[in-house]
Amino acid sequence: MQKYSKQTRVLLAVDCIIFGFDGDELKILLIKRAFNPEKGNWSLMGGFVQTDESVDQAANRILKDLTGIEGVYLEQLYTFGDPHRDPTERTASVCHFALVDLNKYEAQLSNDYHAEWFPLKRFPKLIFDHNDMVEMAKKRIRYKAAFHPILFELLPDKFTLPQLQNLYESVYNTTIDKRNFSKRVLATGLLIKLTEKDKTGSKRGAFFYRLNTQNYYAKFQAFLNFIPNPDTLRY
Amino acid sequence: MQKYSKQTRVLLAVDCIIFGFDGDELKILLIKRAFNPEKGNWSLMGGFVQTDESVDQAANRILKDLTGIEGVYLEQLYTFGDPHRDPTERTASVCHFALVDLNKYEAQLSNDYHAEWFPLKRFPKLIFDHNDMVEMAKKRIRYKAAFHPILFELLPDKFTLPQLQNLYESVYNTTIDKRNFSKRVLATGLLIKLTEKDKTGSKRGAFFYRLNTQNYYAKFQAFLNFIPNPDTLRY
DNA sequence: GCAAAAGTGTTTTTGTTACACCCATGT
DNA sequence: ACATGGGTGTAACAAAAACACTTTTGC
Repeated sequence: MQKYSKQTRVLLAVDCIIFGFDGDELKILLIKRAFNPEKGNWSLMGGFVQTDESVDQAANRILKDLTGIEGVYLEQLYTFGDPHRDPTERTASVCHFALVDLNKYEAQLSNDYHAEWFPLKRFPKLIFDHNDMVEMAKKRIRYKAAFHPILFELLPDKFTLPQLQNLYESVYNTTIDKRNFSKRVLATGLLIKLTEKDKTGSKRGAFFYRLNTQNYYAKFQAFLNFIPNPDTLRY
Repeated sequence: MQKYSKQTRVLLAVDCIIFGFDGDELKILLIKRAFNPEKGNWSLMGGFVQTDESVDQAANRILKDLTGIEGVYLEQLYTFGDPHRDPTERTASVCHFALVDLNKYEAQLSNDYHAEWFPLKRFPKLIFDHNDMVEMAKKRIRYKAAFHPILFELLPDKFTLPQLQNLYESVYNTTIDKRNFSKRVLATGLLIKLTEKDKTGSKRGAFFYRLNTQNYYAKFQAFLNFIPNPDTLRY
């Protein structure tokens, strides 16, 4: 079959913003770019979409190749298409974000992949338009997490209510009444209380919970309330 | 500067789903494709991103070139990147959706551009993955319009509350109590009541309203409630 | 004078917020 | 025994839902 003649072909890239939570603040995973231009500068995880590979597959492959991470929450965010965003050659980038349990990967990342976690509140200048991408991803997470249970993806399988509350307080840079918070999250029916306690955070210990995966998938797309006064939130 | 060698270059397209409201139901604007493959078959408005043109600019240009429509609400939806979505040659499509006042363009469209409005509930089979695009756009609109005042973009500058309610009822395929509906929308502070009445819909006539553009832009990103029981909505 | 659509208010129910004390345990 | 963080209930308030009648006017 004949081709579309006289049209510009461009490079198609995928970039991924990987979010993690260390129990205290949100972090993003960055890597030192391995090739020119901007070799050695901090960058998001990125790569080119290969022949016979979908954008989706490319995002998962790049995540795996650059960090060893796979099977995590990954969502398409936005396509950045300024003609000069990469000075080398025209490249459109389909930006994604991922949410991972940071503790699960911490060791492997710095040893095997030379990737580093940086606090979302202070991280280096990134190559090209990657800072814009992070800004957009941050807004998207805050937007989506107000109504959908995506932040659980940042926690281990077993977690405590105080841990969960810390996470929400950190993402929204606010403090939440713990009585109201536990009522709200338990009312979603997404959590199962375990008999085991986490004794690392206090003498008394806090009960572990885990996700009810049935309900989690069933209600993922519903509008659940996770934060107070969501109507005052901007994105 | 050297290029990225050994990488696949692909065509970058933009497709636009254009939504309109005829007072009774949601419609989408389709066009008969002008070139091969699939020449003569129904298609979304689409075209290739040109050299030195951003994806954003391309979306606006394509809208203008194919329909004469400009200056309307246009939002990036999703990038479709299956390697075989266009059998001719690998093409990634950055899909957008637009919301327009259908009455403003109706005549010009069929006379000058041979585009046609089809009801969202029954429209022909489209080329490539365009049906998937429409499906996703439909979900996105329902999702977004539950909390943000985007549906006003589908109405003329002057509109009545019954017209507005028809629109919401049509988008959500439901019926809404008119007393609660008017309370909800007037409580947003987005509407200004005019002295003039629309006498076409009834003998008594219904008051026209127009948007308070100040408040519209200020509150566009806030979470406003436009529909009953949004928590039961899926997207 | 009646049919057809517009407009309006109140009560009930539900959900959200504010708020303070006791508990368990390691030291 | 005390310091530290974990856990819980209730009352006040705000928001949403349910609900029915009157108004206008062209025919």
